[in-house]
Amino acid sequence: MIDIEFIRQHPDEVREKSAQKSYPVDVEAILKLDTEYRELLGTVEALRAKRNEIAGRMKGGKPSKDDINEGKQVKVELAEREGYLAESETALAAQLKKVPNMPLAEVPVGASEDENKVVKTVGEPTKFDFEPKNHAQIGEQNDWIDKERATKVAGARFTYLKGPIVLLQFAIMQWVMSVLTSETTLQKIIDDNDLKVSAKPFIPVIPPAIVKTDAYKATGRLNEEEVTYKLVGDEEQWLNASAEHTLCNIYMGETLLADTLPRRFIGYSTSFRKEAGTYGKDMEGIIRLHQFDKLEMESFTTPEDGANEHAFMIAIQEYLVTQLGLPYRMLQKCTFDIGFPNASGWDLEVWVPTQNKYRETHSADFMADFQARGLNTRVKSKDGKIVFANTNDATAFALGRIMAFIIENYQTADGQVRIPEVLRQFMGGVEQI
RNA sequence: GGAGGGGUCGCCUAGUGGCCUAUGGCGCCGCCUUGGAAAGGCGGUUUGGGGGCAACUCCAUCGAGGGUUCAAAUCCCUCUCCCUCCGCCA
Repeated sequence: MIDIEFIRQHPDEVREKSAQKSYPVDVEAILKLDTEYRELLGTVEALRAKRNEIAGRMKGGKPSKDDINEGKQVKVELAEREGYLAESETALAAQLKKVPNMPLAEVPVGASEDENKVVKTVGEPTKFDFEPKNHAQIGEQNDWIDKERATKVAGARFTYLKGPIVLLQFAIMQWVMSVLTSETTLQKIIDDNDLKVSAKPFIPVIPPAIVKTDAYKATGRLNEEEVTYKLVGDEEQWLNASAEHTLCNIYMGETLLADTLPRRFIGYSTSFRKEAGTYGKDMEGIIRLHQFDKLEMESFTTPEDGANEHAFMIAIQEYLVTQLGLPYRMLQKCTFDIGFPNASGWDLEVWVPTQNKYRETHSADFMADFQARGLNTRVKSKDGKIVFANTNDATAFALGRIMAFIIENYQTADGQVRIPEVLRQFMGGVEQI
């Protein structure tokens, strides 16, 4: 959520930047509601003061009939005004929720994803001296990916992953955990990228896979139509669509002491998505499924450290993809594409030989204090000042998707797959599957 | 699933309708005292919001939300979390 005070101070900026993000906002209507709300609040508070005064008069001694009658009158009037106040507050809150986060100044202005800025391209598209197969073909012929039987059992867009590909997934998970929990490795990434952040390690987390409605709504990520599965027969619980959705709200309603920050988590969760509106897209293989496993970074910082933390997460993503030896490019997303709660967003795309293009594998989202305001996650500094925290989240790996692209880039002429160097120690030294 | 007991301002705690603008202790901050400290003394110490240039002032806040009442930490209802016991269980 955005700060109403910010809208009062910068109405033009809010109007302009919201439009740039393709979430047009009626700023005048909000300010009018805000004025009305504060007027009503004044009335209600005056009545409450009167109620308190009358009750105060009756302390100790015997209540007088006049006082009781006056109190009754106030009670009736107060009930009526409080009703109006509640309506006004609801209306204002509903409008405020429609205001997106303001993009940082450096975010390119753009009206479609075509205007995302390619920051750099690293490595050459993988070359083969044979006709490469796509990961679905390789997966099927090696019996690593069984979609037909999964469809029979669970429905479309589910798979059985079997054999070496499962060991590969666990190897990636082990490797990522080893990187993110190592202060030495993190310090190296920080030094190599000239960043100004602490090297405090990430804490591995297995979060709940189910989220209550309140906690989900507070993240701003609940999307019933297109993404989030509701549990059958239960109005109040949803299936997690990303570890982020159960990590960003971990400190909901809490105030953290500044000297305990940053708090960094690397979460592992099976994630569930409806994928509505994607019919026909990416139907082959394991690029887009209703269920997939994901490693997700989440971090809570002070407002001062938020933007640096964002840069750090992007650097970690780049490190991970580089270590896997995959060709990639890095995008700074434009105002249209960064998403409603974002102040900034970067993507990393990996080369996919059989599609002859780069495909998104990573995104890094910086929310500034927007998400924390909705979650009421705050930071208390040494001098006692309390402000909203800054939050960052970023993909470590969507495991299905990265394995698909490892398979495609590392395939051999005889339909096998070489294992990237860094993963071998986590696969018992196996070099090829 | 069943039966009980709890949740009070960082921590512990008093508080069964008006004397609660919530008690006391610990911790923390400031001042006094001291060469400096300790001890002691005095004062302060939840959070959010409204009004005001400000001093200040008002409102809300005793797990959350409703209700009863002129008046609720206190009584009633719903929810939630924690603890103890029973049952079931990977």
